[in-house]
Amino acid sequence: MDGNTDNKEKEIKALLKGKKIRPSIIRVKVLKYLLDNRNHPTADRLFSALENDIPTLSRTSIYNTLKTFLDEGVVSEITIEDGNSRYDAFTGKHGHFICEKCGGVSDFDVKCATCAPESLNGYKINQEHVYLRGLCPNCIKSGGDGNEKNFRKKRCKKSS
Amino acid sequence: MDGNTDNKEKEIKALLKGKKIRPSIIRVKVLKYLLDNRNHPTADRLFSALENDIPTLSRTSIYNTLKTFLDEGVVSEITIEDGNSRYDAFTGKHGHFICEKCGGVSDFDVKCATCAPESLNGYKINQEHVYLRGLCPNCIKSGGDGNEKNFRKKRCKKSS
DNA sequence: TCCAATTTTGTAATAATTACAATTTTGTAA
DNA sequence: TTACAAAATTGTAATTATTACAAAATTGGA
Repeated sequence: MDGNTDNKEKEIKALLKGKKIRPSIIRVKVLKYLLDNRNHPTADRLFSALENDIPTLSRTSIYNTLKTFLDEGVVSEITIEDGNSRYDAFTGKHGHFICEKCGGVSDFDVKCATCAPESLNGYKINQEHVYLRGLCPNCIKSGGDGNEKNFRKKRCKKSS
Repeated sequence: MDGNTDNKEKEIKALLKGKKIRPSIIRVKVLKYLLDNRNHPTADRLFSALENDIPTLSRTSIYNTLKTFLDEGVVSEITIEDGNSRYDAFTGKHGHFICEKCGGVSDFDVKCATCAPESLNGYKINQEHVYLRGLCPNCIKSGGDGNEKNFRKKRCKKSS
């Protein structure tokens, strides 16, 4: 544990306290993972990533933590793929791309400040999500013609 | 069955044939429902809507039909809410708004032609989805202050 | 009519998420 | 420190949307 790590943990704790969330070990580690690894993990991936570090960890705790974070706006939920919610702790405006072949999700900068038109002015908008689906450069190279019709989400079997 | 209905069915059959999909009764009725009711139904809602009309209908057939339609681009899947895919047969560009209180989904016209930036030019984009979350005018009127923190998707218990 | 291909159906399996009660941990006041 | 209430964590069981699969029914063409 070097000084940098120490500093980062302090920042994370401060961030949580600012949102009136008690910075328990699990919460700090989940948020740290999300900030260190911008890979939009599912709940299960978070569990797998942290279970070595926190031997008594349960999946329910991951779900509880994420629910707390969602309620307080610490993270946002990415539903680009049905049946596999992913989580993102980065608050700057950005969109999400999913490759229909490899399933990888990446960020991109959206061109427009907002897509919401004036016609929605009776509404209160809390969140805006832009999702793109397609093929990433790697998968294009490795043979996809870009017209695969049979891509469907595959439920990700739990890894452990 | 008036002449209009007849005409519409003929159009739907032609549309399916154009996509090399045999226009079975179930397929025609599912697509007709989606075109007549722009309410972004879930698979289960489609089943409920059609089971009286097609007494032997099974949920699997709804899923099969939707998969066929998705593969051929007849419908698109809306994943604005995790765990409840919705389906849309309208192909014109539009976004989807979900009310965090009543769960209703509605269309809106997106302001921008595309949100994808030039930085994605090594990618092949097949679909673009814009999702907004918030409160609809009705729910604002009926008391929401617009800051409800505890909205979470509720799995929709099957209706029958 | 007959047959092969396609569609439909019912049942069982899968897997993400939630409900809930029991246990553990934490913060604080005495 | 000790005691206690509140909060957090855990494990198990339940829920539910979706998929897998094989059997049955239907369809279209020879």
